[in-house]
Amino acid sequence: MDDRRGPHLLFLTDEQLKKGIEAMFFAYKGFTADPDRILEQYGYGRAHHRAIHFIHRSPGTTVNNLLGILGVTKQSLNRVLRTLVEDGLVQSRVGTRDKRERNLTLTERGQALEAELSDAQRARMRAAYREVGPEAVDGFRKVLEAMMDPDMRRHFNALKDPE
Amino acid sequence: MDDRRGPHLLFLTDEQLKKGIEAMFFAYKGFTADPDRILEQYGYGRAHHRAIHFIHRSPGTTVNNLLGILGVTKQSLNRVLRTLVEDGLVQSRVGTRDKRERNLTLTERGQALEAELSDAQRARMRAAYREVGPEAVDGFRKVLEAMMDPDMRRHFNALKDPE
DNA sequence: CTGGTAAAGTCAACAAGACTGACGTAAATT
DNA sequence: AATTTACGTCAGTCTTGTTGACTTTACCAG
Repeated sequence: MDDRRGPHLLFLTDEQLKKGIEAMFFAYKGFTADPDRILEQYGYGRAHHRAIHFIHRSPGTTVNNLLGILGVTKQSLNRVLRTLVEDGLVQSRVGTRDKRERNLTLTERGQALEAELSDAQRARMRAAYREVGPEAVDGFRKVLEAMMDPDMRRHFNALKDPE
Repeated sequence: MDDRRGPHLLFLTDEQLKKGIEAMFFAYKGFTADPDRILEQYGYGRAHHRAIHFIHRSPGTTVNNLLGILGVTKQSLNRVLRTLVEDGLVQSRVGTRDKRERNLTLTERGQALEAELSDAQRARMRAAYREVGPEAVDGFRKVLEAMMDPDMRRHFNALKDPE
C-alpha cells in the first residue's frame, strides 16, 4: 500500500476501488450460498427468503411496505407470497385499522424456516466477524450504509435496531 | 443464541448480525443500481457487466477461468459471451500456448463500455469511502474477504492487487 | 500414433424471478 | 358520490440461471 499522493487519498485509487467492487461481488456470493442450499431443499428461492426475512423482522407488516423494502413489483412479490401462504408459512390477515391492508406474519412453520435460514447466514457472518474483530465490523457496516440509495437507507434505519 | 457474554463478544449479538445481513442486502442493491441503469440503455444485463469486468481485469483470460470466477455454467456464460463478441465488445482469439483455449480481450468499444460502467460504480464506492474514512474501508474489505467461500477467495486474491 | 481427456461451442428444454399492462374488488378518502 | 388506494390476479415477456447431450479441435500419455 504505497501512495504517491499523500496519506489522505491512499484508499481512493481506482485499483483499490476495483478491488472493493470485486470483494463485494465475491462476498455476496458467499453471503447467499448457505441459505440457497437450504431453500433448495424446500423448493424455494431467494425471493422467498427475502419475504420471510422481512416479515419476520416486521411482523404484521403490509404488502405495500414489503414492496418498498424489496423494491420489486407487486406481481413479483405476490407470486412468492401466495405460495408461502398456501404452504402455511405466512399468514395474511385483513388489516385492523385499514381493512384494505393485509397484515403479514409468519406461522410457526414459517418461523421455523426463518430460524433455519437465519442461523446459517448468521453463522457465516459471525465467523467473519470473529476473524476480523470489532473495529473491522464497525467499518464494514459504515461503508455498507454509505453505499445504499437514500430510500433504501430509510428502510434500513426503520428496521428495529439492536438493543 | 443471545449474547450477554462480555464486552469482547458484544458485537456478536443476533440482532447485530441481522442488521449486518440487512445492510448487505440494501447495500448490494445500491452497488448494482448505477451500472444497471447504464446497461439497460445498451440492452445488456448484469451478466454482461460481470463478463466485461473480469475480462477487463484479466485480459487474455480463458473461458474456463472466467467460468471459475463467475460460478456459472458454460452454457450460461456462452450466451452472454456470444452477444458480446457479435456486438464487437469482446474479442476471442485462439490460444497461443494451448490452441484449445480462447483468449478473451475487450475491443475498444468494450473498453469504452467497461469504463462507463466502472466509472459509475467507482463513483459510488468513492463517495462511500470518503464519507466513512480509511479505517472503515479497511474493515469493510476485511469482513468481505472473510465472508467469501474459500475458492472464491482464491479467485479474488488471484486478481491483480493495487500496487 | 492412437485413444483418452480437456476446452470450447452449441442445441434444446426448463425454471426462477424480475418486468409491463390491464383489470377487478373492496375499502377509505375527499 | 366519485376518486383513490391496497391488494390480487391474468397474461405475456425477458434475463439469467439450470441439465443433458453432442461436436470439434487440440493436447497428452501410453
